[in-house]
Amino acid sequence: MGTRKKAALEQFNRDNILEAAKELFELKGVEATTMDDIAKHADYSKSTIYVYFKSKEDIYNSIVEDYMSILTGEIETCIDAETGFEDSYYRLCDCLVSFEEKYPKYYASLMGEEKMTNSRKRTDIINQDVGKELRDLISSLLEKGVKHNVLRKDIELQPTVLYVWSAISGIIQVADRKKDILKNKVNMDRDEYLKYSFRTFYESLVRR
Amino acid sequence: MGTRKKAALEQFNRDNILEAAKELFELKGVEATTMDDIAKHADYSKSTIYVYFKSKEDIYNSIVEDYMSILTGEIETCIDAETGFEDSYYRLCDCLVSFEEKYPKYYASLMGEEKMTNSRKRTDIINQDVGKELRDLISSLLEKGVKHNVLRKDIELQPTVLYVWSAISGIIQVADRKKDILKNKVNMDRDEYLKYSFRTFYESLVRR
DNA sequence: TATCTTTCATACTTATAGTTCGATTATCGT
DNA sequence: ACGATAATCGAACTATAAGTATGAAAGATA
Repeated sequence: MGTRKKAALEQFNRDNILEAAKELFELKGVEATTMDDIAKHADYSKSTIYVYFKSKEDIYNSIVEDYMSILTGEIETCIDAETGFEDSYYRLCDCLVSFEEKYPKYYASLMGEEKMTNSRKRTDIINQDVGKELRDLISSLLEKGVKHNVLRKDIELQPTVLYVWSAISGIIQVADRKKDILKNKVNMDRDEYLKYSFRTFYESLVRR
Repeated sequence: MGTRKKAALEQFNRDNILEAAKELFELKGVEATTMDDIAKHADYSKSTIYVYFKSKEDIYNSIVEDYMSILTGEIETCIDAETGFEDSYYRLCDCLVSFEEKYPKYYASLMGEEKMTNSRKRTDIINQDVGKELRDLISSLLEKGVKHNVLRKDIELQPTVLYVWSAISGIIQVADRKKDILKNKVNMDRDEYLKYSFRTFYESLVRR
C-alpha cells in the first residue's frame, strides 16, 4: 500500500475512534466510558484501539485539542478587526459561556484544569500548552484596547492575558457549579449573574 | 458503656482515622492512598474503617471540612473590625494564597471543584454547601466597603460575593497551574503576578 | 504463493474500592 | 466472676476496568 493511502487510512481510523469516544463521553461521561465501550461503539477490537492510542487519557487529550480548535474558531469568527474593544470583550465572554453550556465536560480541561478526572496511573503526559491559542486571542483583544486607548494606562499586557483568562474562567465555572446558591442566595439566574460579573470585571481593565 | 464515653470514643476513633488519612493524602496524594493504607497507618482493620466512614470519599470530604475551618479561622484572625476595606481585601487574598501554598491538594475542593478526583462509583453525596463560611467572610468584607463608602455605587452585594470568590480563586489556581507560562511568557514570578492581579482586580470593586 | 501488515477475539494480569462473615476481644451489668 | 452485648479484627471475596499478550484470521504486496 502506498504510504499516502496508508497514512490516510490511519487518520480515518483514528478519527473514527475519536468520534465514537466523543459520543460516549458526552452520553455517559468520561469516567463511565470504558475502553471496551469505545471499542465496541467504534467497531474495532480493543487491541486495535491500543494500536492507535496508548491510553484512555491519550484519547481524551486528543478530543480536548479538537474542542479547543472549535472554541478558538468560534471566537475568531465573532471578533474581527471591525469590532471595538468593548464589544470584542463581551463577545469573547459570550463565546466562552456558550461553549461551557454546550460542552461542560470539556470546559474545565480547556481552562487548564488537571487533564483527566481520575487515572490511578499518573501517566504524566507532557502537559503541552493547551491554552496557547486562547491566550493569543486574549492578547490581541488587549492590544485592540491599547490601540483604541481604552485600557487603563497601568495595564501590562502579558500578565493581564493570564489575569483575564483566569478570572473569566473562574467566574464561568462557579456560575455553573453554584447554581443553587445563585438561585437561593443571590436570587439571580445564571445569565443575569454572568452579565453582571463580566460588566463589573470590565471595570478593572478600562479607564473611567 | 455510658453513652457519653461511647460517643467520645467514637469521636476519638474517627479523629484517629482522619488524622492518618490526612497524613497519607499529604504524603502520597489522595488517589495513591488506598483504604488498606489508611487502615494500616491508623492501626485499625479495614472493616473498622468502614464502620466509621462509608467510603473513601466520605473520609476525604470530612478532611476538606476540617481544612475549611482552618482556612476561615486564619482569615478571621487577620481581618478584624479595625482593618480598613482595602487592607482586609489584600489580607483575604494573602490568606487564600498561603493556604493554597500549604494545601494545594485541598484548595480546589474548597473552591468548589468537584469533590474527589476520581471515583467510578459516583456516590453523589449531597453536595452540601462547603463554601458558606467563606462566602460569609467575603460578604462582611464587602459590607465594610459599603460602610466606608469605597465600593462603587453600582455594586450589588450578593452577586459580588460570588464574583469576588470566583475571580480570586480562578486567579490563584491559574497562577499555580501555569507556572511555566508565567515564567516563560509573562516573565514574572508567582508572587509578583498575584500581587499585580489582585491590585488590578481591586479596581473593579472600588470608586476611582 | 510466500510474506508482511493489520485487525480480531479472547483470555490474562493487576489494582483497588467496597463487602461479608465468622472469630476474637473488650466492656458491662449483675 | 459470668454471661451477654458490642466493637474489632482478619481474611477471603466481588466487581470493575485498564492495559497486555497471544495466536489466529484476513488482507494487502510483490
